[in-house]
Amino acid sequence: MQEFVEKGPSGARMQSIADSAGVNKALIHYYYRSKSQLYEAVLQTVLGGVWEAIERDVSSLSKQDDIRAVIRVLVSTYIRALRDNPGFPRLFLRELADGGRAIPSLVDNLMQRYGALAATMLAALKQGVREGKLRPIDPVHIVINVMGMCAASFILRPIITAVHERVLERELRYDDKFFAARTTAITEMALEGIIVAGGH
Amino acid sequence: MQEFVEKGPSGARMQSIADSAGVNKALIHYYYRSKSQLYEAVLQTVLGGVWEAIERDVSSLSKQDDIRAVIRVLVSTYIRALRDNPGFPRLFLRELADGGRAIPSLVDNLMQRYGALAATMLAALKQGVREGKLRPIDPVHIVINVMGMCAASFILRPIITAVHERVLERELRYDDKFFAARTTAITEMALEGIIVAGGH
DNA sequence: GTCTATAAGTCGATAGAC
DNA sequence: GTCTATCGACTTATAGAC
Repeated sequence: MQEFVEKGPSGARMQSIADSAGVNKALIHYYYRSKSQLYEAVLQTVLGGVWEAIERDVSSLSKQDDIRAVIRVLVSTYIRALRDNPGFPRLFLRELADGGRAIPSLVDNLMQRYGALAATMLAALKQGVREGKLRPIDPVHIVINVMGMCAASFILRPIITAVHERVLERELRYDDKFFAARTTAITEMALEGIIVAGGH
Repeated sequence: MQEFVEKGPSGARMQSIADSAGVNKALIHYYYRSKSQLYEAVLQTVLGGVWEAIERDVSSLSKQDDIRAVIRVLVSTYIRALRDNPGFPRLFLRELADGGRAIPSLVDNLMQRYGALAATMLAALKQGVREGKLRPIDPVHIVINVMGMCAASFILRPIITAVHERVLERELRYDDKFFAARTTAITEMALEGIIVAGGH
């Protein structure tokens, strides 16, 4: 996993993987047949970890929850899932850069499980807008914005740390405190952007 | 550029580049010496395009502008710069996935030009919080959130289109209208998240 | 400057001994 | 199942003719 995370599918070397694992190349081929199949196995393992983390948290949501509860759970779930699977962001980043061919089936999988929940949320959003409690913002943009803010915490890490060091002249530690602050900051910005002031 | 965008530095093939260019490999080596130097040249060209687009817009900002104007300009600038340089997102994504070694020097360059402006903005934010006009949110999170929302428009494209198709059952067009809507949605969410309601 | 041909090296994969 | 040794395909890079 480490080799694929750092070098990518085409940059990774079977010899390097074998060395790290303390075996030789032939043994890896004996078990995985080819490099691409080994990569698939790595991808499935990491994806499974993230998936499990999301499942555990999101399953606590129900159709009765209001938009506040939903956003709160989604943000904290996403941040925690990425934090607990450190290989995932870079692996997924490369998949996106490679064209994102793995995405459609992933989304299908997600929709199968949470499609009904998503439809309910969508209806609730529209209802909220009609009643003047929510801002008339296209739900598509809510999704993109929330995912973007969450993903940025990990994807933009090199930029964030570099800027932080130069502007504030101290190191930024990627610890639990930072992630808790990110979760709060994202949740608040999302909620303030969605809910009309005073419409609690 | 196209080859490096699609396959990455290690996946790109000199033969494929030569074929697309209508010349042979030897000629490319004659001009660029090696594949990595060709890649550097590509990176510099694309980066230069983005840089120029940002310079042009951001230079219109002055220290007198309030937070609303600043956010508005930054968001529209960033969205436009990425839209007008379609190769950049995937190229930059790979750089981030590869560890982001090019980032620090980039940030240094940015700070040299806009460090003073950034410091002024930072002071204005703190002042706004003291006066109760702005929410007490750490400026670091404002930056991460805004960059994340902007970048998401491009980076998460495969996810966005897949979700859009399945939930709304129609295609999402990546046209000027979409980018205009993204700019508005990001600006509004950012401003509502920063500015205390009624504190216009 | 631009080409053909090939050198030099790398890497995934496998044959075959144990 | 696990190893050593090696094959064979592919790729960057260059030598050398024009």
